[in-house]
This record gives sequence, structure tokens and C-alpha cells, in this order.
Amino acid sequence: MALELFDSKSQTLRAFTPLTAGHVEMYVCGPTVQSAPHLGHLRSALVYDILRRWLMVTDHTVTMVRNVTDIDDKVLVNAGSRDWREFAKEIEQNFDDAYLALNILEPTHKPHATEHIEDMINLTKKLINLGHAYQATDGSANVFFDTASWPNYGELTNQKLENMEGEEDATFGRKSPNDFALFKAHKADEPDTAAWKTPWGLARPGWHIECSAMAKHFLGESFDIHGGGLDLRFPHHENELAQSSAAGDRFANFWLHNALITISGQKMSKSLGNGVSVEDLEKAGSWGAIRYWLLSAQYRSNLDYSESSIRDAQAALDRIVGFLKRTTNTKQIEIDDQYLPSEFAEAMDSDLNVPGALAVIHERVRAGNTAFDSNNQEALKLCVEQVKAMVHVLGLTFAYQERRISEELTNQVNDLIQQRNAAKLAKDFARADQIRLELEEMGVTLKDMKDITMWSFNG
RNA sequence: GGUGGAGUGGCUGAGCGGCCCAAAGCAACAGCCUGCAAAGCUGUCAACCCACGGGUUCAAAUCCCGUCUCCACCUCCA
Repeated sequence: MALELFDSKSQTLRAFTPLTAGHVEMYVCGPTVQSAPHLGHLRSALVYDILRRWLMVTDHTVTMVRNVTDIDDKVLVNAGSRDWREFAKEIEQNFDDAYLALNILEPTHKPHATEHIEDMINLTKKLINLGHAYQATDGSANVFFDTASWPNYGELTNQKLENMEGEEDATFGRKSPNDFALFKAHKADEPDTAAWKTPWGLARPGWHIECSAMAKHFLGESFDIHGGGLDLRFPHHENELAQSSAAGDRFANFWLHNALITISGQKMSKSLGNGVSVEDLEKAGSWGAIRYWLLSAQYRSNLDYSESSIRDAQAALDRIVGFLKRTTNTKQIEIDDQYLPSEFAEAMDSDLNVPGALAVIHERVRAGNTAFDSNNQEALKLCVEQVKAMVHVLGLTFAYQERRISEELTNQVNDLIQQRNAAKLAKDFARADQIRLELEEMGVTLKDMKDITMWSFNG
């Protein structure tokens, strides 16, 4: 079986074949760095991280572009009295920190909108020449896409122009309320640094033109996959498609949209202010558990966040990690993709059915534990290799890296454990229990094994 | 008004015509282990009719029609 992906433009599951055999080019809409990341942004980035990893495992090289929109109305507003460029950089760092913590791979290219103004000007010029864009009728430096000139407008989201609500307020020189800005004229109250010289006057780019220009810059006039959150489908992606195809490009072969994260059934979003922040998440569980939880629903399904969700994920992940810890030396991890079970591959090939893939991991973990307890070395080895390979594909390997604990604490704990074991041997259980309690208060959980007492620190 | 999506055990969440008397996880319960625990492992439990009502089919959670409820998008959002 080969990979099938749900293409949201055709609204069908399609067999995925790269335009160039063995090589996949994908463009993913990254964040507008206007405020700190929340769970929803992380999910989106993670979905395409998983897709990329799976493509690589199945023998593709992957060029992945994930942009940073670092100039935008909200960036300027939220920067307040600060230099917006500095502000944007800081927010971008917040995103990068979170991506790193979640073990999301760096994209091949991470272009910033402000670095590609020239590309955007060129694309806009071309659209004007082709009669698909125009400078504002009020003589300002605003430039708009002429939706009426493009009969395919609405093709991505299956909408008809006459049914659309469009901009209702002032036109700023629009011919139609449905027309959207390619460039926005510099406003007097905005910093000079947020304006570029264009053939139409001082202006800054609109949101949609950025992605069209950057995708073309790095991937050319056609590429395999365009991804992003479901809330970007319209207008952002519809407009991207209109611009690029009106300019004569074929653009994306597949459109992928990940569903959103909800909280109490309602969409998590910047505008609603109900986002779960990185700080909140770190309190709820480990980054491994967060990654696991984000993967626990297929990417086109909503995922509802609640306080217990990360905790449940932590328990499920601990089961997998615990298996590897008790059966292998986790410091030496060699991965061999040849061990991936076919059921796992089938699940991944089926529009990235990660929950199904996780089920295969758990099934193998159980088989492995059984083999371990009955000392069936041959069966155990197979299960271990399979689990390691699967966990690696999902990027969960980092979850079982050892936490760094100070030598001082280690010695102290080992000393107390020794005292406790001595007390147990002397059948002084009151003393043994007292030490156990002491350790618990330090945040140390004991694990009495057959011959040895293991411990973990959760403080 | 338009365009999409969803409703599956106590909870999360796969399955999308026969392998489904429905995967997996969490929770619960039991056993193993233990001085007793915890942790860990294993097992068991759970979906009466897979939102409701019709229909198609030899066969439906899965397809069709209708109804109800919820969510998203319609020019700020991943």
C-alpha cells in the first residue's frame, strides 16, 4: 500500500505521488509572530513534521519550507512602543523554543516575509500586467487582487463569489468588497521601518502575497504539498491559490488542512484568547506527553483539550517508555526501519492515521512485556526493535532521554536507599517506611525490583 | 444565506460495506510482585440498536433519504 492523503481541494483521498520521483516539496504556513504560541500552533507544526518524517522513512528526500510572517497589522499593534522587528524576533524565538521542545524538525527553509519583499513586488507587478490586480482607485499605494477577473476564484473552498460576504467597511480603493490587498499603503501612524518602496508608493505586503511569493522562490511554480491549519483555508489559502494560479503557476498538487484544537468544544484561537500557553503545558506534563497527546487524534479530527488529557497521555507514553527502559539500554539506541510492522506502515499510509499507529505500538509493547516476563529472548528482541523503530518514526524518542539529576542528589538518594534496604533486612519496617516517606517528600519515587531498588525523580 | 466537518464504551479515540458480537490508551477491578505499599507487568470489565427515524444490500457503525445536536470557515487566527 502506498501513501494516501486527503486533498482538501478535491475533497478526496488521493494516492500521493511526488511530482519528482523520490523527492517531495512541501510548503507549510508558519506563524504570524504577533503573540506567543499556543497548543493549536504546535499541533499544526507537528502534523507536518510527522508527514515529513514519514516521507523520509519511505525513501523520499523532502524539502520543507515553513515561513515566518514577521510583518503584519497585528505585529505592529502588539509591538506597542517597542521596535516591531525586535518584538517579532522575540516571538519567533518563542515559537522556535516550543518547536524544539516538542522535537519538531527544523524546516529546510524558514523564510521571513520581510526578506522577500522584492519577490512579492515582482509577483504583484505580474498580476497587474495580466489584469488580475490593480492599484487602488483612490490613488493610494494599496494594491488589490481583482477577484472578478479570476473565474476560478473560490475553487479551493468550493464557494461562489456571489455567496461571499466580503469586506463590509471602507473600501480603501477596492473595486469589489471581495478583493483583497496584495500591498497595503503606508499609514502615517506606522513606523517608517514598516514601509518599503514599491512601484505604487511606500507600502508593506499583505498577508496572502507573502506565501505565494516565498513558495515560488523556494519551490518553483509547482510543488507537491501545501499545508496549514483549517482556519487558513479561507481566505488565506484561497487567495494564495488565486494569486499564484492567476500568475500562471500550477502551485500545490495537494492541499492539506489540519483540524483545530478546541477547549470545551470551542476553537482555541488568538482572537478568543483561550489559548493554552507553553507555560500551562509545561505544568500539565512532559513535552513527550504533549507530543503524544497531540498525536492521539488523526490530524483531520478536532482535538479537545482538558486538564486530564495531558495526564492521560503521560500515562500512555510512560507505558511505552517503561517497556524500553526495562528491556533495553536506552543510552544506546540504534534504529532500523526494517523492523517497522506492516500494520504500522498501513496506518501511516492511510492519511497519517497516527492513532492507529500508536495502537500498533501498544500492541507490540504488550507482546514484548509478555516475552520479557517469560524470558522469551527471541520474541522480545523483535518487539523491542519494532517498538524502537515505530517510536522513532513518530519522533517520540526524546521522551525516554534521561533527565539530568545532580550528583549530589543522586548520592543522597542512593545513601537513603541503602539505609532503607538495611533496615528492611533487619526487619525494622518502621524505619524503612520512614525513609520511604522522606524520599517521597523529596520527590523521589521508589521502584522495588527483585534485587535492586530503582528510583525516579519527579520534583 | 453559502461552504465544509462531526455525533462510537465512564473518558480520549481508531474503524468508514463482510476480518466489527467495534483497535488502542486512560480510568476501574483482579492477579503477579512486596514485610506492607508504591511502581511495574498481565488479565478482566465495559459500545444494550456505533445521535435518532426510515431505506438500499445476501451483508451497514460504514452507502442513501429525512430529523436533531454540535463545531469550523465566509477577507485578523495553525
